[in-house]
Amino acid sequence: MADPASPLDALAPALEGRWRTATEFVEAVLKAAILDGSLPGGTPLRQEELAERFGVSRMPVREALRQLEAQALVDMVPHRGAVVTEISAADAADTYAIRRALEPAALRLSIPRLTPAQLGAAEALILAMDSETEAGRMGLLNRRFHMALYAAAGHPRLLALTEAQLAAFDRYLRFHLAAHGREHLSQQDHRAMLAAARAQDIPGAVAVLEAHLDRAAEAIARFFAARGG
Amino acid sequence: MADPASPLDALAPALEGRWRTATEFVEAVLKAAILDGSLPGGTPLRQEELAERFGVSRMPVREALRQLEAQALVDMVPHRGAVVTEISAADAADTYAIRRALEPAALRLSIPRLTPAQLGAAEALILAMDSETEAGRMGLLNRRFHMALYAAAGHPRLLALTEAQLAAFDRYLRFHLAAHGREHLSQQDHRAMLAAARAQDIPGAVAVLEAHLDRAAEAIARFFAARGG
DNA sequence: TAGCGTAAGATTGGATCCAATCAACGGATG
DNA sequence: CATCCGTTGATTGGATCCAATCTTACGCTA
Repeated sequence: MADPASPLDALAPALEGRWRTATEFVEAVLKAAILDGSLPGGTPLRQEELAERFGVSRMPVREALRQLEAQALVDMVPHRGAVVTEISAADAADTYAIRRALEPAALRLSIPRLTPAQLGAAEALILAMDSETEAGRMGLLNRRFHMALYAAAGHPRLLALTEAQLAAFDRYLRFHLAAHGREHLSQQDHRAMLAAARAQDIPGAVAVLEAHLDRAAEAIARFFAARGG
Repeated sequence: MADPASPLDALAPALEGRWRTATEFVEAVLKAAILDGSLPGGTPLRQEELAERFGVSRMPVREALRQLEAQALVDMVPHRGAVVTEISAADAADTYAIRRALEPAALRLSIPRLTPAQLGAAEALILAMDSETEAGRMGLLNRRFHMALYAAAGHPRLLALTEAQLAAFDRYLRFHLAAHGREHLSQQDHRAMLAAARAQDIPGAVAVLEAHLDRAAEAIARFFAARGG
């Protein structure tokens, strides 16, 4: 409570889930805070401060930071500590390149095996996004919609990687939503992808997805160009 | 020293490098042992046993295990411990699907920016592979050759992911080399990829790479089919 | 005899303490 | 006045200890 406006004040563990270990708890809260922008890039993460704030010792904090480092959400330097990874035009392009490689592959594998129930779940997520206004939850719904389309791909490692990259992109999606309206989230693309998946039209769905990703990447690039970053 | 033939006996930290922290040391040795097959899938990794063997306390071991879990090399279950990830036909196909998505993307980005020095380094690695006989070093050279071709891609996150997947594939490459001779490592493909890269022939290089990966995946699939796995 | 509940041991998760390293500051020296 | 160097405080890495949880084995009961 010393410094009045620490970014860590935003750490409100209002997440209702239950965790099996303190490490999982710390990791989940920190991850959510980084992805939704509460903890901006460059924020130093002192172990003792986090431990006090979470009501645990430094050890679960250390392990959580290691996990986040592996997800490229924090940078750790030995004996110097952890810092929230900076976002930049270059990093956005990097994340985009990975998504652009992984998601079409996942979609191709998934479409032939998607069940009506899974397609219905995807449609429900589109409808939920229509009436969602808050940026953080919008990112979550967007993530879940994409993953719903890939859910039948099998290949759990591929899906886990895809989900991680999708989550990383949320940090940019937030800017995207702030700059333009949430219209630009391209609900049309989402509906088109769903329709193509329903029709078992793999090339069509992949084409929409790639265009969807390209547009998102361009929007982020324009944002950084206008911002001088 | 109790049980005579523990798989952990293979942990010979003969790696000459220097590490800044004990955690890095433990992680590097364990990772090498898992990738080269010294620690087969399913091997339980007891923290205390590893700590004693490395001459450190349990804490660096715990952090190293977390890092390896993030790389999908060990599975951790709360209060139950860590186990070396099992290999299987399904997991091989999973890793292959990721490589098949990431590597063509990396190659496409890299070729236009490859320098003569980088191309020369790749060629040197091909020659080194011609005269290498030991399986472990062969895997390392193969990894370094592929990464040499992608080195100019920029996008450090994409490259890091690609390298991690390439390393994961080494666990299968080992079987591959044992079953067939090392001829089947397709040095022809390597030379063709290098030639195409030199000629700035992106579609040609990507086509060779994709066929190269497809053949490797088929070989692994055949191996597992013959083995009943 | 099969099944369930309980108790003991083993193993991991978490807390606390100590050591090593880094950054900042201040004084001496050219 | 700038630079180098030693000292001090802050912070992380590592070791040790305690608590929580899981597994296994044993005994009781139906």
